[in-house]
Amino acid sequence: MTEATDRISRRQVDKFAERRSQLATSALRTLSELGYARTSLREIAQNSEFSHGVLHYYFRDKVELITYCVKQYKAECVTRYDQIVATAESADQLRETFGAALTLTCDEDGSMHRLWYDLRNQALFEDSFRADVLEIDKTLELMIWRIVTQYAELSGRALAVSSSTAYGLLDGLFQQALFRNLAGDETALPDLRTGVTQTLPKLLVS
Amino acid sequence: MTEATDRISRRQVDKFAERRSQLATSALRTLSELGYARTSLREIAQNSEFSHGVLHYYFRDKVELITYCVKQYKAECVTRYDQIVATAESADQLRETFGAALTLTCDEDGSMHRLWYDLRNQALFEDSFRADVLEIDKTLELMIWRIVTQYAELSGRALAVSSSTAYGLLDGLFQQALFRNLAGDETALPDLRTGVTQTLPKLLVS
DNA sequence: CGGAAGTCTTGACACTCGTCAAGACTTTCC
DNA sequence: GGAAAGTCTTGACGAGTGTCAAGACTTCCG
Repeated sequence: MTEATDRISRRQVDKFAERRSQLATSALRTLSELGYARTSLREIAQNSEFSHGVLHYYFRDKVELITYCVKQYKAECVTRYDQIVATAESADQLRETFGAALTLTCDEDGSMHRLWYDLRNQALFEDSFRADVLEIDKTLELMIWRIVTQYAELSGRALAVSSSTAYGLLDGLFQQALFRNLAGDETALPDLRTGVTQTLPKLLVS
Repeated sequence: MTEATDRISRRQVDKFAERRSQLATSALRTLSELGYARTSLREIAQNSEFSHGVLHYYFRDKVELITYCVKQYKAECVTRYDQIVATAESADQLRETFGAALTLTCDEDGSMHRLWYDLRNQALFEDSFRADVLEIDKTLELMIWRIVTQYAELSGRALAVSSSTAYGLLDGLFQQALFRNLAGDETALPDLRTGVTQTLPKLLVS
């Protein structure tokens, strides 16, 4: 292969990947609005600037499209949660910042979060997504673990629970707040904040 | 009032209700195996001893069928969770019994539990189920609250968290265990047990 | 320019879905 | 027994689905 064709093919690959990502972003927007069960390929295409046929030009089938979306979503998740990890100098400050950030993203990015829970639930019934969902879930658990360990370190105390327990507890609070906030319960967000504030110290040994 | 509901109201109520319940049970079985997204009325009928047309004789439309199923499921939920409330005489005994029961139902009734989370998630996208789901969720929260208050009383200590926080925390642990257990993670159930055992005391004031 | 490769649209296909009407079968009751 | 009411099946409908092939349009490069 000559140098020229190599450059060309590389450029085409880049453009190809770029469009894939673009279509996945459109798909994510549609998915977060309608949910997995009610989102069709035509609906996704209609919310993009392309026709429905192009989806099969860039993705083999629906499963590959959704899987690609989930993986792209994961990257977005990581950045969002990583912003939560503040450069706190005291345990109390970290606790407050973390609680506030969780509450904020629960409110602002609610649609994306509910999509995540929707897809994680699909993995309970469909094998296709399970591996990717497990991987994302592990990433989120590690993210929580980083915050919790930092909190413990700043507190000068040891942790009393495992990584998975800490994640399960906090994720439960978050999911509950997400649901109730979407349902119009105005106490959901304050409850999330106080819940997180109360829970973090309980993860440490007394 | 539609023609269908008019016809329905003229029927012999008891037998009619009985068959409705029977069809709902079939539907619940199918739903718990396939999930909401992939369950069709024809599939439900095929897993019962009737044809698909009968569903529209007993239910106005799909939404009414699913709603009825959810409500029937709720009753099942209550009984299952109420069995968990042991006649414990000590805090430690209650804690152990509760953890063991949660672990057991997580393993044995996994399909039904994942259906519950599936439907609760649907309520995040579809208004139709939201009211019923909220009602069931409140029932579950109260059930957890009963156990937690009993635990606090037996411990002779006051509770440090609200009802919703306690429910959110424990539900998070349970949901995580359900997911990982279904995915084949053999540490899921032991982790759930130790997680519950560790968490309960932390709900009390120190 | 002109062919080639890449990109996108259009329209069709086979299928499944929820819904419902027509009628057959069963039970009830006089 | 027989009419009436209740119950269930069958078959069809229109709409929507994922998929894909044929071709039009665009970009690239000798």
